[in-house]
Amino acid sequence: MKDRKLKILAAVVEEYVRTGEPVGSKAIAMLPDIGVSAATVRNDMAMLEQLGYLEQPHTSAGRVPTINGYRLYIDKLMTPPSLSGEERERLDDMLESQGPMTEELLIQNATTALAELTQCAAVVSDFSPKFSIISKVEVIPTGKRMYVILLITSGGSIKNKACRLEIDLTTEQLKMFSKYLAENLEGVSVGDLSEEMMDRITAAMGAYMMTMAPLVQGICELSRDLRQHALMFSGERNLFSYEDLDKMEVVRFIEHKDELRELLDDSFSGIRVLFGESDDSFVIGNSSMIVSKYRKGERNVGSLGVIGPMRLDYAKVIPYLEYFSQKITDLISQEDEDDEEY
Amino acid sequence: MKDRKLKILAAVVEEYVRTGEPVGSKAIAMLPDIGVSAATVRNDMAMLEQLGYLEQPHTSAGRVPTINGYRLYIDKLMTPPSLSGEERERLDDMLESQGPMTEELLIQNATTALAELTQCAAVVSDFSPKFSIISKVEVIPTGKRMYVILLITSGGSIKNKACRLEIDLTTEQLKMFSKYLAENLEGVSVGDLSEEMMDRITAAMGAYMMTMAPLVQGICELSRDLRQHALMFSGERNLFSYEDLDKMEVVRFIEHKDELRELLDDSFSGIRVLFGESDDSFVIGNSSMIVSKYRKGERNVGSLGVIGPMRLDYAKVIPYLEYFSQKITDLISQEDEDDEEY
DNA sequence: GTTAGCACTCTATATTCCTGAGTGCTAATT
DNA sequence: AATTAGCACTCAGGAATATAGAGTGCTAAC
Repeated sequence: MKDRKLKILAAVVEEYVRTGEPVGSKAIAMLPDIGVSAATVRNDMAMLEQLGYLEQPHTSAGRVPTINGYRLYIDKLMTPPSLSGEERERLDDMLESQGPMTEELLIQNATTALAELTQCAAVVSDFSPKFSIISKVEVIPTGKRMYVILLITSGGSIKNKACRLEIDLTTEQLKMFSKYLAENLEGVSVGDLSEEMMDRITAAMGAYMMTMAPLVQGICELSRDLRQHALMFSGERNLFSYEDLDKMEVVRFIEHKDELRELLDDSFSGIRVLFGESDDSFVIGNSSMIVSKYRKGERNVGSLGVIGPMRLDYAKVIPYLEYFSQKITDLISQEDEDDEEY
Repeated sequence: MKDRKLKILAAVVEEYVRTGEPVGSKAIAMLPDIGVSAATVRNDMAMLEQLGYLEQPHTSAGRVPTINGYRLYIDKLMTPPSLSGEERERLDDMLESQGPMTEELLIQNATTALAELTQCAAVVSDFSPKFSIISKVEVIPTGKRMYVILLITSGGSIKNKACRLEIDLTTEQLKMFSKYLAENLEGVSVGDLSEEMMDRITAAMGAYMMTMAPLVQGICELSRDLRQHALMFSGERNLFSYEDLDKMEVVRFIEHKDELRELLDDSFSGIRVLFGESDDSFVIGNSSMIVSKYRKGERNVGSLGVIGPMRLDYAKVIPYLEYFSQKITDLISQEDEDDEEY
């Protein structure tokens, strides 16, 4: 396609993103680096409309990009600015928090920062805990027949759960059980904790099987929690300030976390942009979602996404998203190496 | 004031709550237990308007209750149904959850249930942890120079925090420190954990002061977390379905948690109803908030509230709120006694 | 291939008109 | 004195109409 037409398409997208109004031939012709008359622009626009990249809300209005128009713009036309040094520093600052940094915290910070930066909602589906390693299991008596199970992973997450037993354990029994757990679970990947493993542990309890059952059950639940993809949101409220998003649809969408999780958990790598209404399960009209993966070593372990109006400054947002994904990848992969070295 | 006028006021409130439309004299006259003509109702309504209990959106519209109208209705006129046995059972079911019940969980369940039942937002400001007792403090080594502090209260909450030290502790040191903590902190009320107490602990460390500092610091932070009023929300989304609430105001209000906390944390006992706009700090127009306290023993330890449109079925909602507050009071006070007995 | 000119289209806004629900008042009734 | 029927009056809100202006497509000239 002719170069000028593409330039005009890009200009329409950018102008529409900027103003929110359908953009007319005159506005485009006046832009500095177009250099042709409004009439010429009009001809090109008519052509672009035929090709399905633009559309008119009504006959006598300006043009608005179609989903295909946005897609072409994002894939081929836009020129995302590369982040300056200062900007990287600013972003790095936003990721940091005081105290020891766990993976969970890191990811939480990233979503908050993304939501803040883009004035959109940010979402993350994290299943990295599944690939972390159990570094410590403890059973701690806390009261009559009450015990707390403590489970710590290489990623730095600490989970606990209270259990009530039928009878109190002797110090002896507790020590044995702890030792057994330590030997059998520490060093094991969370993803490898299976039902059968638990069954084996239960079986190994022998005569104490019934007594210990709630504890084993508790460990089961903790590990299930860890294996489950955590879905975290930030900045949902930002979505309510966009006039062109339907509030009810937004609310409904945020509620159906399962659908969202499915959307995020595919095997696609790199940046992907979904548009509301085009895709079955992403149902907020006039909205779009940009998704990027982060990895742990070579493996995809989570998705980071930004949800906003379709009328979004993709050229600005995408670099942020890329930077954060890369940063998370670097940090959690590095943590991994630390652990191996340890 | 004449009995019939009050009856008419109540009818107007109920009819307006039901329909959302300003209610006219005819609609009231047609109600079964009124038994006077529309003209009479009109006269009474004019009187009620003069007294400030009703108002007209415009000359030729029906009447709408004013804030004073609602207030009078709530204080004197409405007849809240007492909950049936089945209903109590149903509510009790909603409060329960599997696994050991902590105070936190109980309160969380109550807000969720309230939001669900009333189709409003429910909020709770809980400072009961402040009055619970530390039942266990543990320091657990989890890796090179990494330690986890575990803090368990009589209320059943379990808090933990990871700390990194400058150097590793010997088993000896760890044991000593643990013992010291157990002796000095276990049995102490969370509210009594003061800065000076922490200073004393730090001082007692003697030569190890510097080494242990992060751990003491960590305990400090954990106890600060416990002392802080926790604010929990549920069902915010429900507010978005009410046409007469301004979405932006709702979002802004939900964000300013501090204001909300202040509103909830007064010393008032019993049920209180606030109206948007009348009160400075509760700023959602056309909305109201019903607040009730729950106690631990004789002491107020939290507020449970429902936020909804001013046009709310108070007679239905208030009994729910009362029931839950009482139930929470019963349960957490009882836990307390259990502990003392233990 | 590009551009100026022009008739045409169509939304958004303002203006007017109309209807009907609801009122307040007065006079009659109980 | 309280209640009620009757009636003129008010006013929001919807329908109908007029107006303005932004933007288009097309044609003819460059």
